[in-house]
Amino acid sequence: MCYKNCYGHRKLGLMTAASGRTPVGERLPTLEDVARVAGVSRSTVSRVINGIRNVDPQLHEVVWNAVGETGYVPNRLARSLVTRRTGTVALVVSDSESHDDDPFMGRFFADPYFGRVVGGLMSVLRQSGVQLALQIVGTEEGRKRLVGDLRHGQADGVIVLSLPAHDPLPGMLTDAGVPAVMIGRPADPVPINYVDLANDTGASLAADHLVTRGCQLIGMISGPVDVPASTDRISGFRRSMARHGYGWVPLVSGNFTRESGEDAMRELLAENPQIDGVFVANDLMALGALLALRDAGRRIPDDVAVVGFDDSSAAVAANPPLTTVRHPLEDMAAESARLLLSRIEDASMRVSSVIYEPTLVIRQSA
Amino acid sequence: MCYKNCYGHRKLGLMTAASGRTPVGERLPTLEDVARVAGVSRSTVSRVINGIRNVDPQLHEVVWNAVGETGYVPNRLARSLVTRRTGTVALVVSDSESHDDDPFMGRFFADPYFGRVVGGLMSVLRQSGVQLALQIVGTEEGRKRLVGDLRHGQADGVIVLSLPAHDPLPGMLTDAGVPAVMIGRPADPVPINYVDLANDTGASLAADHLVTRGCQLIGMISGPVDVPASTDRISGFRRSMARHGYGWVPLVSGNFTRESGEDAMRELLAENPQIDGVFVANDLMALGALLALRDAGRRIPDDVAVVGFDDSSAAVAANPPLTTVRHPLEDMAAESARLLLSRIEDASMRVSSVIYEPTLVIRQSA
DNA sequence: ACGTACTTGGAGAGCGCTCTCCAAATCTTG
DNA sequence: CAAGATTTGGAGAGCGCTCTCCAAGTACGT
Repeated sequence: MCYKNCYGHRKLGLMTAASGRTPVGERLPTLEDVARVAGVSRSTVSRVINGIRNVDPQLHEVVWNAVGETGYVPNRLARSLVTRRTGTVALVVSDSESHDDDPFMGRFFADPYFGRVVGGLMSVLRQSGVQLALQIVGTEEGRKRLVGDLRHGQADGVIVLSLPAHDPLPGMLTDAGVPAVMIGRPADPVPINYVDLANDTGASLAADHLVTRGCQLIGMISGPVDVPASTDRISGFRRSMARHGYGWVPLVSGNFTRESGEDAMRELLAENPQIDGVFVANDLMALGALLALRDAGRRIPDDVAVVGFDDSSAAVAANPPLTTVRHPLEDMAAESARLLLSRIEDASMRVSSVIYEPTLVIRQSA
Repeated sequence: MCYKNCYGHRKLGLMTAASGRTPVGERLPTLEDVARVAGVSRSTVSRVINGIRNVDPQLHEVVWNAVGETGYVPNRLARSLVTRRTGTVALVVSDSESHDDDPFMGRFFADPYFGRVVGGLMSVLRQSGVQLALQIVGTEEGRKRLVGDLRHGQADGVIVLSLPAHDPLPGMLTDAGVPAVMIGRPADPVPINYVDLANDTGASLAADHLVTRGCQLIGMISGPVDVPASTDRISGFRRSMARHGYGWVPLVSGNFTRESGEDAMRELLAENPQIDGVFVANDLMALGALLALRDAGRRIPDDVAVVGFDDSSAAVAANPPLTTVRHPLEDMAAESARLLLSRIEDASMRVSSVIYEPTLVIRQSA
């Protein structure tokens, strides 16, 4: 830690005395001020600002001039208090897995998954001038406060991401009547909007490819066994393999990190030395698997073929580039945002879901 | 696009009639309601809720019971309106480079840089119960609105990230007196708090290592030539190389993406076939460089040694693992958050900066 | 000319909360 | 036990905005 003694350690010529939020005595102009300058009433100014007709074009102009003159900016907080609209959508991520020094969250945010989702979300939200507020909930207490705030209109709606197995949050949100969209289906049946990938189909694609390639002993490295996205990939893979006559598939599960993929691959290799094909449930773990395989002296794809999942940027950068199942996460996130926005607009919309179809991207690892 | 016809395509048994934000007629309990139930005045309830002394312990209990009974949750919006505190910090990123279909932002969010920063920020903010609101500004108009909202207390402070060369935003923020901290120093001298890495020192480390290794012709792949983080790395590298007797360093610049690194490496290779060492200004570009070098049949590090920058997760996953300059981005982001929080607490704090020292992480690429 | 219908601007009541006053109640102390 | 010092609770004035009402003004038909 160096900060203690470096504060102010690089001096800047222009430094001025520290000033508070608002220089003393300098109050920001309010509607009232604009009204006074324009010589009309507060209501009229409000009408003009919000573009409501029924205002004499002349006054219209007078008001806008007054706005320019005073440098008036509407106070969103005050406005939200009465309109019950904040122009904010909350992105909720859960961290029940996290422990003291915050290891889980660090991992989560650094994962390309998070960035892709945020990117997709923002591509839609920014066009509507909606901002995204990041919320992390872990405890029961946290969930309660979140839902309470949400009911009060702290945010107009919420995108829910990456929940642990049987999180009560989706249910709480629907009960509270808060517009919400989940990315990835809820683990328990709950009447909530969601956008998901046909994970099972994706896994099938991988299975088909590996089998067609002529692999004889095919294993799988899965994610945690209690989250839907992961279980769907497992069941989809198993089902497809079974159809191809592979009644049994060696499986080791990791936690979606590169390290866990490496460990899992070693384990798989130790137990099944003959293995010549492996489906890894995400690219990050596949990267780890590649490392472990190389360590073990296996050539890819000649000795062992590897298929990943996600088609994240890691897939292209891998050596060899990963054959992987494309997960159109940005599109899905964008779609969730659109869905949420329309749900906010029209509260009577019925619960809906959107399922995206994955595709196989063939590169060199299989 | 499949969503048009898949809405509601998976039916859920429990679907209920869509309900608005608040079921009709069901108003959320307010302070007033709690006061009525407790048989005291609104002020007293407010005092109890906010833990102000001067309240009879008996009443204290009565009030809390009433809170429990009514299920009261304070309305943050209303509270913020009067306290001028929102419990929100804005994370501002700029996208002036972005064009129509949003390519820049997509890149930016998917970059591990963004995730690491968010992770570091949240690790501190969540402990104070502060939420992070993502804001993208591009246009002059956008900047004005942002600063306006900020002055109104839309957020208590702002973390500024990744600005293009001569963005006027830092100046606008200081002028407005909004508590702000930049991650990475401002391009123009502005009295604003910031947390930065000694980029020049980092580049020196890379230069020393490459020289010590015995490389004869050493090139550099830099980032855009107009952002401070990038120029500092260039000048630091050049300076150090000069001291070692290398008066001239072939340089090609990219834009911090893997693709651009690949292109830059090809260019460098074409112009300097003898090249046997290269410093790449970030790991993502280094990944691309590795690809290009492998394509050209060069062995790493035997034929060409490569040093990256950032020590992002990509560095470990690369083949061979990258020797790179460690950029403690999470720590820096966490520190910015702390700095901002204390600045918010104490408006009279003087402008300060914190510079972190990078270290060299030696792996196998050099 | 008058009455009716429509347009337009203003007054004012909140949204839910905090916080400053002030009065009442309680406690000191000579 | 009176007079002052101290606690404690309530009334009420906002924070800055929206939006419903209502009155005044304008246009039209008979």
